[in-house]
Amino acid sequence: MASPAHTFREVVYELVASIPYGRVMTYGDIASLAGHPHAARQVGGLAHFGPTELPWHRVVNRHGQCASGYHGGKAGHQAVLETEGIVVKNFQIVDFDSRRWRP
DNA sequence: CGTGTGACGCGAG
DNA sequence: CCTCGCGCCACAC
Repeated sequence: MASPAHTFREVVYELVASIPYGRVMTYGDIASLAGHPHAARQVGGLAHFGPTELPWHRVVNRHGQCASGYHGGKAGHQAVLETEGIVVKNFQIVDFDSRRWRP
C-alpha cells in the first residue's frame, strides 16, 4: 500500500487493545513491539491524544508504577488496576513481573 | 519544512 | 539504595 495502513500509533492502539484483562505492559515493550524500541516516550504521548476507550490503565512504566498523566491521576489509575484484580501498593503493582503480559 | 514536546528508558555518580 | 541528566522517536503546531 502506498501509505502505511498501520502507522506507529495504530500499532500501539492495537497492542493496547490486545492487552488481556488483568495484565499490564510497559511503554517500552509496546514501543518495541510496534517496531520502535526507543519510542517509549511517544507511546505515552499517544496515550494522551489517543482514544480513552482503550485500556491505557493496563499500560505502566518499566517499574510497574502508575502514570502521572492518566485521566484521573495515579489514584484513579491504581483504582482501575485493582478493579482488574491487580494488586497495587503505593502506585506500584505488586508481583509486577507476573502481571506483565508477554506475547 | 523546522521546532518543540512528552502518561519514558537507561546509564552514571 | 537514591538522584540527576541525556537521549530518543513520532506527533502536533
